[in-house]
Amino acid sequence: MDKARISESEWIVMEEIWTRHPVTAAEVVEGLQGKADWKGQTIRTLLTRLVKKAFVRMIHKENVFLYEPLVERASVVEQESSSFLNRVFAGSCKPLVLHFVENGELTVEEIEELKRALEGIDTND
Amino acid sequence: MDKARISESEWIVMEEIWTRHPVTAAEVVEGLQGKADWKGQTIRTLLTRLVKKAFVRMIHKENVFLYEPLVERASVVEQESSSFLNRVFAGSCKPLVLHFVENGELTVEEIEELKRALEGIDTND
DNA sequence: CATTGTCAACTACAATTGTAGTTGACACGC
DNA sequence: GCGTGTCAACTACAATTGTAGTTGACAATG
Repeated sequence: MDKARISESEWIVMEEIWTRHPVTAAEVVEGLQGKADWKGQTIRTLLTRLVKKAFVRMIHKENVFLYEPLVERASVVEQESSSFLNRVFAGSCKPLVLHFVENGELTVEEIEELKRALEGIDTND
Repeated sequence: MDKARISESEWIVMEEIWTRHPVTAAEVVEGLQGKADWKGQTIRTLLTRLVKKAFVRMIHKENVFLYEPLVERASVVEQESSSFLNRVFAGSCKPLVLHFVENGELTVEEIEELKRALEGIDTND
């Protein structure tokens, strides 16, 4: 029954944890300089909430506390994406992709890559 | 300075307004039977909030109150999409599209359509 | 025209979110 | 061992969100 979501601010903190774990709170704070204009305490609060929501755990190693993700980024992205898809595109994937393809400022290389990806899809449905 | 967002529940109400406007509150309530398990008052509260946030207006016509969207669906989708993109895909469009292309259960026809869309992109960048 | 139903407007209230301040314990330097 | 800084834990508090209940005015009905 863990229905908790990662809020917008929490997400920014999660990114830091995903990319740099295991990290101390201080490292997260430092890593977010320039990315978010928050006081250290704010970031620590967000960390605590992420722990409470079980997206992150805190481990007491020697004399420091380290934060580590408890969920994989990919799995949360998956979940968020499908929630977004349902909310904004009413569960219909194609308009979403079309939207991003048309408005997404893709580079030529990215377009090529997408085409290749589309070629390669396993369409045994 | 209208920074207000459409919340998840409000979105469901907005969909009803976008597809059926102008509608009365009662019609929205009726239209949401089966889609959302809310009391009528809840839906009316959401309507009021959407009006307060200026996504919808209420017009007093003859003896009823009608609700009408004040924003186009496409423009809100645009905004929500780019916010989502920033949050979950760190502003990089390609991984998002790839994600949906790979996990999105597209039908063969949709894939073809996407390919055509990719062909047709104006890549004068 | 008194009754009753409907609905807009107002009120309610707990949970979540954004954004921190305060405190108390331990650690490090002198 | 005493001061000082750091940081986890706790507290704060307003805004937003989810989810309604209450009230008061107007409308249709008998």
